[in-house]
Amino acid sequence: MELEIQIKMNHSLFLRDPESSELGKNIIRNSIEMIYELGFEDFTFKKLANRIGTTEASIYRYFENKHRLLTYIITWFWTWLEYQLVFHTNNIKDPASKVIFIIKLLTFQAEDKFLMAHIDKNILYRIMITEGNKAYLTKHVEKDNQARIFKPYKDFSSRIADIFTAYNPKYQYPHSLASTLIETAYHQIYFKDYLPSLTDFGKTKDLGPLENFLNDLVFSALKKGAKS
Amino acid sequence: MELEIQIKMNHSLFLRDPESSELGKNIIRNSIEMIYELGFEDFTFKKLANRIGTTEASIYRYFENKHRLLTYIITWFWTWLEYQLVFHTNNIKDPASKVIFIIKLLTFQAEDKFLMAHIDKNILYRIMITEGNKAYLTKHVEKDNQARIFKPYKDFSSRIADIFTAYNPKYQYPHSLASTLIETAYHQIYFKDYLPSLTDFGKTKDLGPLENFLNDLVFSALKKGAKS
DNA sequence: CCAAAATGATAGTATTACTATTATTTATAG
DNA sequence: CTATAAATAATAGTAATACTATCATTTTGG
Repeated sequence: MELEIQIKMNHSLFLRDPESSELGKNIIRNSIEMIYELGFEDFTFKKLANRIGTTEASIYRYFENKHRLLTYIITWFWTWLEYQLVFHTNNIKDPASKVIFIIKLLTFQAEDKFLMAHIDKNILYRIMITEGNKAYLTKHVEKDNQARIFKPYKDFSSRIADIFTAYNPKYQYPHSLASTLIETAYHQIYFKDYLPSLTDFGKTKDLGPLENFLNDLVFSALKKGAKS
Repeated sequence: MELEIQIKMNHSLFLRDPESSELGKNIIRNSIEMIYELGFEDFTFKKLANRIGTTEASIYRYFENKHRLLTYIITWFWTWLEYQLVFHTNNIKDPASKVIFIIKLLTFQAEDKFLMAHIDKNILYRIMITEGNKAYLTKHVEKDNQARIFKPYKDFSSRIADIFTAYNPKYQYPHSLASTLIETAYHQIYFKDYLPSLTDFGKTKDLGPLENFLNDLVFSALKKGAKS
């Protein structure tokens, strides 16, 4: 059974809600594909407009600029991650099992219970890996943060931190460990694929070693905290 | 005693060596300041040319485009990090002490033995934190990698991995742990400053807790590997 | 079916990211 | 010290980007 969901997005991310029209959904679907194909730097509203048979002006009615659109996409993914986390760990009691699931989720090996007809999550996941950091590595982080744009990331990260705390209430850095785990998962996949000598995984498709590495990293950190 | 050094840069990073002229050094010094002030996205060769009283065309004789210039700067920093690492750990025998030094180095708390008259390393360090990832998060990573542009990063990371292996020869993921440590240090500082709820450090200037977190993370990972 | 909203068509601007050409200045070799 | 080469400055120009504005046409929802 799969659930059709609609993720509620922060209104300061868009000018007109892209979920509210066919054109809007086209913008999202095709921008995901084009950002994946061209990379964020070479992606433009003009190219997107040509592809979906509309005009730049029409796209600008939905999004202020291409960075906002990227942030919309990335934020959507963060929110989806949190949904997945909540849904899948709801019936798990053991915090350790929850942690193991989180790592499956971050390495995109968790079963997806949610449908979004116009979004290809595999491609979205690749965008997350390559472009995710660009959502917040800007001169306007603080302004964006005040507009609560990064709330989904913080919520997701904070839920992970809570699970770490449940596992070991004495561990001192649950929030930092959570954000480190998220960032590390994506970075290590990127490195594995493009700069493999920065990892111990070779250029293999198998995500097992990465999963292992992350499990070791997190559990050893959490256990050490327990002893001290 | 401080050593005046000249870092040898990969020739595919530039068209004309910026170290070879006053204008070149001006380009480097001022681009570092401007990227820090404006952020990489808003930084342009035109603005830089105006600032140093030259023309765009002259800057284009040194660098193909602004991304190459960023990569030059980031690469310089990676190389400098490796110099520092080698120099400072040369007379240390104990791998554990070396690891502790690495974390000091990554959190910019190590004493700097090397001088570079035209480079402000404090500002450079801030660029590293905010813009560092952008050097390789592009569609042309693979091409750049083939041109050996990321060699300094790999060398630095690999040296750290070797120290991890010296500490515990049985640890399975020294390279991934090394790149994770580097990336995590910068990310956590960024989060501390701009998205503090993603960390456990508050918005404090004190880097002690971060250092602690990183020490815990690395040593617990390395120790766990030893037992299993 | 009518009014309002959304979109399309078109045009236009400032800036960016370059390339090209020629004049002038600076460095260097004989 | 001068001739020559190399580097830089001055200027101009192009294609693309990142927008904004206007008005006609289509769609939609009460």
